[in-house]
Amino acid sequence: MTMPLPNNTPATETPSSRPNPGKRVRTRFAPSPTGFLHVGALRTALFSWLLARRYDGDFLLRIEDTDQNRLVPGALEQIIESLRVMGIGYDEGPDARALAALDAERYGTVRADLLPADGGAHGPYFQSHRLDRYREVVNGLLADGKAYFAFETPEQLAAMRAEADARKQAFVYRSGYRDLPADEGRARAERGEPHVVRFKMPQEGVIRTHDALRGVTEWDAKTQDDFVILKSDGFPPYHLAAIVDDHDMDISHAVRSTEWLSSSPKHFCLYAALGWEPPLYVHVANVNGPDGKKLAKRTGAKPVIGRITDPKTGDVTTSFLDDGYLEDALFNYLALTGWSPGDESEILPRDEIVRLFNVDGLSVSPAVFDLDKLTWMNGVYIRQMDPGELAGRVLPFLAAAGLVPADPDEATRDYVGRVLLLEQERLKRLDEAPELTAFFFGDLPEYDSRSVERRLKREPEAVPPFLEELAAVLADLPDAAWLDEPIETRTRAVGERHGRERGELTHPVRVAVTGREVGPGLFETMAVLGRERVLRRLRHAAGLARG
RNA sequence: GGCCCGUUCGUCUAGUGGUCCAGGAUGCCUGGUUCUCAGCCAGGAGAUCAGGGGUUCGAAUCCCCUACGGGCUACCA
Repeated sequence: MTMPLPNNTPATETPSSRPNPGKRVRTRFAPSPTGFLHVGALRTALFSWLLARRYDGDFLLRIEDTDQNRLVPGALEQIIESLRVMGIGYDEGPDARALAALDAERYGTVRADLLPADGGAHGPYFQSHRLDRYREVVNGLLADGKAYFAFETPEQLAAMRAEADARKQAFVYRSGYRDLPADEGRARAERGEPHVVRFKMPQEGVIRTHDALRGVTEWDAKTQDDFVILKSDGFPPYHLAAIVDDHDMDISHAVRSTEWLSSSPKHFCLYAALGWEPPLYVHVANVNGPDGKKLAKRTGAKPVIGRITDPKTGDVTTSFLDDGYLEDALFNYLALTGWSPGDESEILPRDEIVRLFNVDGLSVSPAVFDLDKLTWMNGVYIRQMDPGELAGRVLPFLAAAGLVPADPDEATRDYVGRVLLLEQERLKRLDEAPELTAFFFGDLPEYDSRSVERRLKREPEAVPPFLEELAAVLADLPDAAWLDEPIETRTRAVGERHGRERGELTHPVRVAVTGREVGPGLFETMAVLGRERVLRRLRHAAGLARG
């Protein structure tokens, strides 16, 4: 038999991305709270969201919690907050009421301010709250003779698989229960015999599926087996629940990762059996680690927020935010890996990405997560940032390093702002700020011994008097003139008297004042540092130079 | 093993039969700007478009085969 193609399949049968004409674009992200969200899944969510935004449609968040055994407390909140932090807001999804009905011990708690009061008209958005609906659908299939009760135990199935394996044959489930009279199966089930419900897949012919990026794919029905649509615990598995929900929630485009490609025959057959029109599937390629393999913890499967502790090894994976990456940069970078606007632009603000996004630009082959490029892009975003805003973002990092108090006063904030004006173009990640700006704080900087050796001690006769005279001259500079230009003029004048110019002039002063050889413009630095610090450091360095 | 998907500079990608001895970005190298670093500017190296067969006057672009990579092969998602 040949499965009908969805009506939205273009007549030419070529891959197409065009949204179904006349149909409101509704996309969804449907994670399962069995683990923490990392950038791989986040990117899938991003593409889905982008598609909805691009066509002024709706983006929904649905929680696929049909596997009650694998729930991870806390995962739900991390997922919801990751999306929020990234600005991937949902139009329909979990709300406060739904959350209240969840078992906090198994799901963890979610901050109430993260959730809307009313999740939307197509709820509930937790699959665990839709069991009645799934049973209704399964019963319909049963009544139509399109599904049947099966009574193999997991052990029996394992044995069947092992046997096929031993014969080096592919295991395709072919049940003896498929042809069991329906009422007999029902009777046994109602008697309480443990059972599952399986869907009758076609056993011969070709099953055709469609994907927006790849077009039509044909599958030999002989390779397909009758999959479970209702587990013995009364929950449906993904294959049933997702299909029912996508239909009930009026999803127009099902954006999901390629690992679902091979199960799409199941989904298409289910839709056909139910007489429903499938959404346009968009199977997006994965993001891999530098080794070309699936993103793993050590290869960059980082969360956006939250800290993931491996329960076995105790290894901690820090988040992109903790590592000093900006949401906007991550957003931009993620959008550009696996999708291209078609031209050569790279730095694209959110609204531009939304405006340009289309399914045609999505690539079919997996990408490798390039941390170097993200870091570069992060630097670009930092440089573009409003300095005041930058200061606000950097403050927590400085506080964590003990450079400023956790709750800094106005003067401190102002000072940090001026410091950042000088360091902004050198920052690639926010977490580099403490290292880069440490010398701006405290009475004396940490003096780098190599630099002291090279720039101060090498001339124990010449450097101390130079530094001391400079301190004396700068001490006389009126407060109002404590600015980079007057400082530079005086410094050069003193330097001239000591036969110093260019590097000979600035290097010792820089080491004296900052403890190191690299940094922002010397005179701007001195201006920000303030007279008191500069003088103290110059005199201290003179002492160091003498040995 | 079986089935399916994929394969353009190290990496992200542009490219949909001629304008491609393949363009951009990142990373790397060199030079310039300069008090150092960063930034910025300029330049360079880097892809026989996985390999092989076709089709065509002409192929990175279409077809076939092979190789390699990935996914799936659960009462997980």
